[in-house]
Amino acid sequence: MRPAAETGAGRHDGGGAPDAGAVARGLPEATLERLTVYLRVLHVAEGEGKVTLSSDVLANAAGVNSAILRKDLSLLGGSFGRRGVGYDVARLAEHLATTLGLREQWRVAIVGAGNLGRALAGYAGLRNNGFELTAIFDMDPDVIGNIVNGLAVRPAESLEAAIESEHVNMAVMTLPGASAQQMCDRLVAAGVRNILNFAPVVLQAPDGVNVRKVDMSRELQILAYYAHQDIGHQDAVPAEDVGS
Amino acid sequence: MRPAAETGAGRHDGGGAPDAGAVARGLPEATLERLTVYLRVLHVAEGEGKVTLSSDVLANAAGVNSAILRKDLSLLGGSFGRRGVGYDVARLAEHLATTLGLREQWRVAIVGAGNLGRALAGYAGLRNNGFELTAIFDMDPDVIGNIVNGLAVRPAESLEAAIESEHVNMAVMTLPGASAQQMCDRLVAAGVRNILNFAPVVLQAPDGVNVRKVDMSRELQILAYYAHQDIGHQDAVPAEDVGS
DNA sequence: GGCTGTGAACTCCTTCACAGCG
DNA sequence: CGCTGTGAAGGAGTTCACAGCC
Repeated sequence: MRPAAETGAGRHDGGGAPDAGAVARGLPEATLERLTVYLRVLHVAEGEGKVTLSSDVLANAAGVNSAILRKDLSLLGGSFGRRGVGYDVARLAEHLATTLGLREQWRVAIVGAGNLGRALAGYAGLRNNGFELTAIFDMDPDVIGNIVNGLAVRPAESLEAAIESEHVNMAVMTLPGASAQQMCDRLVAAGVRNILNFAPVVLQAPDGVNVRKVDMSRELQILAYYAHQDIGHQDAVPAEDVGS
Repeated sequence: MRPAAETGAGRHDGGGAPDAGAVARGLPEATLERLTVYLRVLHVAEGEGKVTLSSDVLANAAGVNSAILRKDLSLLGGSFGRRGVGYDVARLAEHLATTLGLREQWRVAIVGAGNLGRALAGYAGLRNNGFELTAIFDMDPDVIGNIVNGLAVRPAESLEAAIESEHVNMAVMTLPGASAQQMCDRLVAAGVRNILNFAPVVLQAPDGVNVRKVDMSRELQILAYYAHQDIGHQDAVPAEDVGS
């Protein structure tokens, strides 16, 4: 009855036997977020010619403690470090990339060629690591046909056809909240099962569709919360609670 | 010794007395993220003329279950619902906004007037709820002086002076990874303690500085992970685990 | 001795289930 | 009766601490 609604929906967990070498399946969200950071750090280290890295160094660069780094890697299965030495940078990077599914081919469409859509189209993260930007859509006749990052903006009407012909399997939604749900429905109907939503709405999508959300407002508001707290009790807390 | 490095750093927790009516302090991250969603849903409901909402309806619209909605609200302190009726939309929205610190005045600077910076400058989330965009900076002479959303882009050299004169207390970093850490250091030195980072690097910031990160690459990669998993065992899992 | 890999303890978050008010 | 508010149970994720290999 209840649709998936946002945040890493779809297939995880599984609840299978808590068996021996549990293979890289159903990794916790928190671990996944960190894996992406490790991968980035490893790429930088690779570029600097580093061959091995200790968990301490890697963890520091990633902004986490080394215990959790080691635990995260242990969840992946196999052994990727040498005791007394550290991790082989290239090997670990390759394994992380494979685990994350970056050795698949991800054909991405951007839905909404406004400022944000155009900005993201130029973003390097969309042109590396298995991701390829293959189509951009918009509803505005003034925008359709414009060239964005080498791609002509297509009319929203052609969404279904283009998804099929371009084998799009991932969508980034950068459109106004008002049209987001409707476009999401069309994407899903057209077979797209992976959606990254930048529109400020909670998308309802059927089970089996992975939806994630990026939300600047949310981040600003959380920042405001912490900042507000800081103001409330400048510096050291006076040990007593303030009441109202 | 270890700096704060990303993600809701700064002052939370406190560890104070686990006393009675624990006032809206040190709310868990997960709760904060949901509060921002509730607030958005409430605003929509308000616009539709709704006066009260049950936890069930609100939770559904927010994409969570009602138990956690009620638990979240209970963490805020006071009672905001009427049993048998539901929540007063306006009153709850106001309380959430206050709790999140949105009744403070947040003066935001965007650092980096590239595509992304300009796109965010026009984003409504930066012009509501206590946030006010007050300055935009860039290093590129060709960009400096351009008008973005009614503001002239200022040279990066004037960062410190402008932060002081404009009373900037929050920064959004939309610049290349290569210059992000250095700019972050300058922001911190200039007294900014709240930073939202869009650059693809792990920022190191001293304790007491709140840093949050938005990362499209991360989201795409996590999406790829789930999608990859889905491919591995199409549709329903056959109840037995597949091994390799 | 250095550093990984991991059980076990711990802490935090979520879900359950129901008491209690309207 | 309906729906909130919350203690208690349960499940997840993190940290500790150390055994085990290099």
